[in-house]
Amino acid sequence: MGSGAPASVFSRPHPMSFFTAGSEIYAQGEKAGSFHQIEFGAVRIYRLLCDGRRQITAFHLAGETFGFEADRTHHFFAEAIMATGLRTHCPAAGEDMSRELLPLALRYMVRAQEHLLVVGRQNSVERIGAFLMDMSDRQGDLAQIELPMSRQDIGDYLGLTIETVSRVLSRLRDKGILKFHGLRVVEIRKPDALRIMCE
Amino acid sequence: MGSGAPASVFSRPHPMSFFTAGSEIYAQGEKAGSFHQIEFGAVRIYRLLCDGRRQITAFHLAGETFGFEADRTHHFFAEAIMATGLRTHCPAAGEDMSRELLPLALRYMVRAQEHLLVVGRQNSVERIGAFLMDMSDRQGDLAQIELPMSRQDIGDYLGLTIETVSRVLSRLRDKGILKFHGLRVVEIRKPDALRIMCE
DNA sequence: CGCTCGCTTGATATAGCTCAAAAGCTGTGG
DNA sequence: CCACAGCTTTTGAGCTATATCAAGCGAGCG
Repeated sequence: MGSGAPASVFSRPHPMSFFTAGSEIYAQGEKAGSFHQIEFGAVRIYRLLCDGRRQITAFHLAGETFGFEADRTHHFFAEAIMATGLRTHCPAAGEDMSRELLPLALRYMVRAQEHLLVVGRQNSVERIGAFLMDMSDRQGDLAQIELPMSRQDIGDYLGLTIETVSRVLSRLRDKGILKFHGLRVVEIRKPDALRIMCE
Repeated sequence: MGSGAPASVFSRPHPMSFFTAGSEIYAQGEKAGSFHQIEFGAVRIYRLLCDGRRQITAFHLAGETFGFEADRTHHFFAEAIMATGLRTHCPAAGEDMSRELLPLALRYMVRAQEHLLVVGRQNSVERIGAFLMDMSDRQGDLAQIELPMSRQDIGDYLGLTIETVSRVLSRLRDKGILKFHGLRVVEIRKPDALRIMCE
C-alpha cells in the first residue's frame, strides 16, 4: 500500500488514516469539507432517530469515495465496519472539485433512490435478494461474497429486524439457494432463483 | 411569464413546455441530457416493479430543477402531477454544468437518504407527519398547505397503501391536528403535536 | 472450561395490508 | 339547475407478514 497504491482520480498524494472496526469516521452535525477514498475495509453511512432506531443509507466498499456533503455539514454518521484504511482528500480553499464529484453524487443519488424502491415496496425476501445481488455485483460477480457487516447492519440497511434477516437467510439456505461458509461468507448457488425472487 | 419570468440560475433563455396532469415528461431508459426547471405545477419521480408496484422517490415543486442523470440515461420516470410548465435547459456539447448541478445533486442525495430513514424505520403516523412537515417547509411554512398529489401518490411516496394514508389523515383530523379545506388543502392546526408524533 | 456476544429459532402480538362497500367529488348532458 | 356516471377517497372487517419477546446455540477468547 506504499507508493505503489492504486491510482486515485485525484491529483495530489493524500495522508492515509486507519480506523478499527466500529470506530467513528465522522458524525452528523460535524463540519464537512474533505472526502475519503477507501483503500481497504468497509464503511456504513447512517442516521439515527432519537429513540435509537437506525437507518443505514449506504455501505461503501474498498475503492469507493464518500463523505462530501451539500452544505459543509455532515448530515449522517460514518463508521468503519471493519479495519479500514482511508485516503482523505482536503480540497484547497477555492479549489473546485465539482467535475470530479458530480458523477459520484449522481451515482449515489441513483443508488439511494433505487434503494428506496426496495425498502418502500419490496417484502423481506425481495429485500435480502436485492441486497445480496448488489453486494455480488459490487464484488465483481464472484460466486462467493463477503458480508463485512453484521446481521444487525443488514437489518438496519433493509428496514428489517435482525430476526427477520436471519430467518430469510436460513430459508434461502434451506432451499439450497445460498450456502454459508462461516457467518460472513455466502455462496450464491442458484443466482437465477434469487433473481426471480427479487423479480 | 414572458421576458419578466423569474430569474434562472442558468444563463441563456430556454424554451418553455407545458404538460397536462398525468402526462409523462420522460421515461426510465430514455436518453437523458437536458434538465428541467419547474415554472409552475408539480412533478413526481418514480420507479416501477414489473408487477406494477410503484415507489415515488421524489416530488418536485415550482422553482425546483430536476432531470439530470448519472450516465446520460434516465433511471426513473417523471410525470406532471398537475398542469405544469417547464423551462428546459439543454447544455451545449462539451459545456460543463458541474458547478451548477453538484449542489442540487448533493441536496437531492441528502433528501433521498433522509427519506430512506422515514420509509425504513418510521411507522405510518410518523411517515405522514414527516411528509406534511416537509411539504409545509417547502411551501414557506404557511399554515395552509397544498397537496397537489393524490392519496395514491402519497402512499407510493411513503411506502404505504392508500387506505392507510387515508386512515392516518382521518385520525389526525379527528384529533384536531389537521383541518381539511377540500381534499387537497390541509391546515396544520397543531404543528407541535405533529412534530412530536414524528419524534 | 465456561463466558460473551452475535446469531438462530420459536411463540405470540400487532401494524398495516387486502378485500369490500359506502360516501364524496367532478363533470356532462338534459 | 338537477341527475347521473365515473372517479377518488373514506370506512369497515378480517388476514398476514413482520415485529416483539424469549430462549437456545455456537464460535472465539480469557
